[in-house]
Amino acid sequence: MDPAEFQRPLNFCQACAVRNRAICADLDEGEIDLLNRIGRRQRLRAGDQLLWEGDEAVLVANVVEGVLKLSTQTADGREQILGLAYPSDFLGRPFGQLTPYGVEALTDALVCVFQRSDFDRFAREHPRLEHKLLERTLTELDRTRRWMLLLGRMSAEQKLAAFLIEMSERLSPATCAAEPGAIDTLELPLSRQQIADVLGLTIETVSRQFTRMKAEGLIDLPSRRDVRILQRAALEDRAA
Amino acid sequence: MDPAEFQRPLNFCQACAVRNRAICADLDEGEIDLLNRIGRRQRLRAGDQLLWEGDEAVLVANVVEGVLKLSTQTADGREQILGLAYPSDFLGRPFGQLTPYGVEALTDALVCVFQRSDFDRFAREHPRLEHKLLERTLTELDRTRRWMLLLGRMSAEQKLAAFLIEMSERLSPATCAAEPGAIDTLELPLSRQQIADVLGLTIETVSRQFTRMKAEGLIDLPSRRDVRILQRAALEDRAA
DNA sequence: CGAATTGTTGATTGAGTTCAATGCAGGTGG
DNA sequence: CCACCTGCATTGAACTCAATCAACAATTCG
Repeated sequence: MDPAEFQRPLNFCQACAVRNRAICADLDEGEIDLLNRIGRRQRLRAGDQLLWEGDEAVLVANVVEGVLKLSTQTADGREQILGLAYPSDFLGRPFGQLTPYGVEALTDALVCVFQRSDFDRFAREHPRLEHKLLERTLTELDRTRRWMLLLGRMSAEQKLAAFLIEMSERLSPATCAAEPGAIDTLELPLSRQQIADVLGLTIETVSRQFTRMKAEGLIDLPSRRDVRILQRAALEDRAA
Repeated sequence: MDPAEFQRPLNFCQACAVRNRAICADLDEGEIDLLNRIGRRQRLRAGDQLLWEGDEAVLVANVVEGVLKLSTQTADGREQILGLAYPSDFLGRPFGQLTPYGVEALTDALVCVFQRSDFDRFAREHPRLEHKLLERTLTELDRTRRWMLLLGRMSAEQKLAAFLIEMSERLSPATCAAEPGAIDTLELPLSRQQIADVLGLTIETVSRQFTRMKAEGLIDLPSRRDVRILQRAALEDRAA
């Protein structure tokens, strides 16, 4: 890995792509400086593991670029992906002993990492940060609960349609936060197997649904990882 | 309803059954007094609705006694229960505009209700409360994510076994928090239909699984709402 | 007691899994 | 440059578990 990645510029927060959306958004200059001192940036390659399920929770992190997956194993070794993390999302378990799920980079990624002990202390001393983290956690809980509905009640077709819609929304110009502009051409950061693990399906079912949606003209599949949404409204209907 | 339920004793927090476990646990006397002033206790009958999905979020609450369900509807009208709330659990969506799910009492219940605006203000002025709420929300997020695994990957048998194990743990002497002592005789606060909605199954499948577990000697069913766990270890194996 | 609600049981169906074969792209080395 | 491998993805066929449809039993309630 390039050793330059580990150098610490005077204050990397200032140029941070997620500066206005992540939990550090409300901090003032002095606080940012302090936070900057206890954190470091780390670049991850697709496939790199950042946190291991069950490990002692020593790290927390903020996603700056890229997409990561949170996952856990079933007793029989299959994987269930618990969620995906996009830029400005928070990773890890503050104020807890154990990391409750594994975190792995799906694409090349850039994260802002803290020792949990440092972060916990900082958070307790800076209520504005803690408040942001609370808001984010509440939002994430809502999102996760809505996803339960998907897993518990939806058909394979509905699951994949919903997945594609969500992807197109969260993958849109990674930079912008405000406008929820969805894009129609997307490069999936997940393999078929990983999509299956997100949706609680098998790879074969995912593949068949892709094929069917393509045959029906809802989407086009220029290559394995590329999807073009041709009829968004119709796709949204299927996701109902 | 008994009007005595609405009287406000000088400080009902002092005698509160969940005083040491709920988010108010770390507050000092003065803070408790203030909180006491903005909240009120409300008794609910089984079946009463406390919050409606999609409504403006005007209330938040703490569960003191009883079991409530959080739920949402699918487009085609079926219900998915997103989670259950037990004593000391927190309900509602602080710092948010909309209530993201409905809340209904499954048993008679006692809750401690706040206007969201009052609560939000109080929370922002009292970081210790906000911290407790954050810890609780993080724990709830972890629990919810583990439940996703259940919905996404488990068979009907595994789902029901896991449900019974969890119930027996969370229903145990509602008073105690520390010791995780599970009980072997429980009165279910849910109908068959509601269990089905929690587990993402149909009522028939739930019924069949109950019958089978009874036939296999894992449990006994003295009545519709009563379950006696006869072989906990074996039941836990099924929940794997 | 009869009506209504809730739960159980049986028969059938079907969506999604499993097992198995084939296709396809990106390397690697002869 | 092409043959060959390897890992992912697609397609097909058989099977399975849970959903659905339907009848019936048990409780609850007026």
